[in-house]
Amino acid sequence: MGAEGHGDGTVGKALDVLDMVAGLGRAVRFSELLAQGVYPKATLYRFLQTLTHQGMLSYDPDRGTYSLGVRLVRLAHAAWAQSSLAPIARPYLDELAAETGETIHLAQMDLGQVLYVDKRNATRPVEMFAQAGKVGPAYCTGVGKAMLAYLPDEALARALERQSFHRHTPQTLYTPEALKAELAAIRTRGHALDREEHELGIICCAVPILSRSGRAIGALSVTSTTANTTLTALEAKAGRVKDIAAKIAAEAESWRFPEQG
Amino acid sequence: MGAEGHGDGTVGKALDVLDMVAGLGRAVRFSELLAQGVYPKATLYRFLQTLTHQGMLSYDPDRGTYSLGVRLVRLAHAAWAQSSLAPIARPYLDELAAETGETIHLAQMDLGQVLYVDKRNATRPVEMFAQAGKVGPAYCTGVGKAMLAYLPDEALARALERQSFHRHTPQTLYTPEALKAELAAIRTRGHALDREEHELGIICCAVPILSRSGRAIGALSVTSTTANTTLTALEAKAGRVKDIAAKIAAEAESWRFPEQG
DNA sequence: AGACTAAGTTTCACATAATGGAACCAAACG
DNA sequence: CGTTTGGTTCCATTATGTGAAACTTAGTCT
Repeated sequence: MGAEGHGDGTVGKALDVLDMVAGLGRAVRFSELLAQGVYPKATLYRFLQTLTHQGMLSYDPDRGTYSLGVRLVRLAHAAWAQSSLAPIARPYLDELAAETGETIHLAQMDLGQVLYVDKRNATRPVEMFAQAGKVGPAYCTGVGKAMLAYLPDEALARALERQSFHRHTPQTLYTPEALKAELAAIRTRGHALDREEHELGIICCAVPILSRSGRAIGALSVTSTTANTTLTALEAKAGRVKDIAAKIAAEAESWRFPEQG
Repeated sequence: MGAEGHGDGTVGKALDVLDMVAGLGRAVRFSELLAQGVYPKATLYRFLQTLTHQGMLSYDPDRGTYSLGVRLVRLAHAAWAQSSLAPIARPYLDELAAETGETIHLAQMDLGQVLYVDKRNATRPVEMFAQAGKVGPAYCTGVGKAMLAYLPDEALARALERQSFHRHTPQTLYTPEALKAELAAIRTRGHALDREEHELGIICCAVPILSRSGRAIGALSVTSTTANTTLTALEAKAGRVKDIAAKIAAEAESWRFPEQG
């Protein structure tokens, strides 16, 4: 994770500072940020002032540390409420969770990455990577592959370039070629499988949520562990998941321009 | 909710545009934003370009609309994970939720407003205002009052100025004086009650999470409805809630500077 | 077709706002 | 009581942002 957005103007730089704070993952001192050597003292200082004043950062005067601010959380809440899929899908996720008793994920794709938009925990919850609001890789997750498989050609090309292809587990498909073959298989099958490709012991069956024009606007998955079930058993639920994905798609489609309150 | 951050430089203005998009609460066209008359065409255009390029907005070329982007969500997720209380409190919220079967809220205070940081639904869930990530008023919610009551004097003064004092229900305390009296009562009692002051039928018992120095760093509440229980019954749980709040406080306190991964 | 309109994009002379080296201040240290 | 470390302010220089206006589509009407 090297040099960031650095490029367009003042705003880009300011956002870069936000990322630095986020990246350190805890309240940070001025000097720690300065030590990154990205911006000169005065410049960095001014950014921190502005961002704090704007509520994007919050400053703890007792400790002299900066952390991410609430305005960010408020904005993200709005983002969630507005990412058409999430509110529509909510009742369907509940339904699917109740029916299967497994972990359910709803994800969307952005810039070649997977964003987990909503989640239901299994009746017996399992610790795993995905959380609502978290961003993850596309090439080695069920939801990611399901969406990649239905991306238009040039969008797919761009997305593939952005994959880091780290070999998380022995099962990870870590070359563009292997992945492309898999995507073709997914298209004929209609659903994607994750055979412990991201985390050992975690398997899933994912289905794309397709717009009328055939673009993937999201994906839905049922996830479990090798300790609890088998891939074949999970795959048996694919039909049901597809039905629900279709319902969500239909509702999303008919929802183009909701009136404002 | 009037004119925003408008004031510090380019960054402030750009963030203002983000708020405009968030405020409309759906994917918006360029012209809609332009119609707000805040920025001239070319200026607005440039901001949208920059923000999109930075991943704070995402642009749908098919419809020509902008909506909030993933980078925002990623940042907000980091904000949540880093706002020390949330991750620490998680297991305790689970515990309290299982024990009481009622709705549990964890909130923090910011700029006189309450931010719901985490939540557990009641075994029989009830629709209500609060959601994790949502911001609400302080003067008429249990968690809000619990935190106000333990604010240092000048911080309280600043917070009070920021209250809108809308009379949501007949029980709402809608004057600073009434509220101050209530805060004194809360301090002697050690917990706050919400007697349907924000939403009719919704009652709650809230407890502040206090730092060693006595500042409120958050609040914890058990919420229910008049249909399900009485205020007295809820209040009976106050002791238990206080214990858990104390545990969270202790853990937060000992957690000052976690090493980075 | 061709004239008209609305929505979005690009240009460019101009002024404002960002820049960062250096000076300054305040604690903490020895 | 000099010195270092961490943070804040100044200010001349110049890069950056600004926004009216010109331009380009893409629709719509006759």
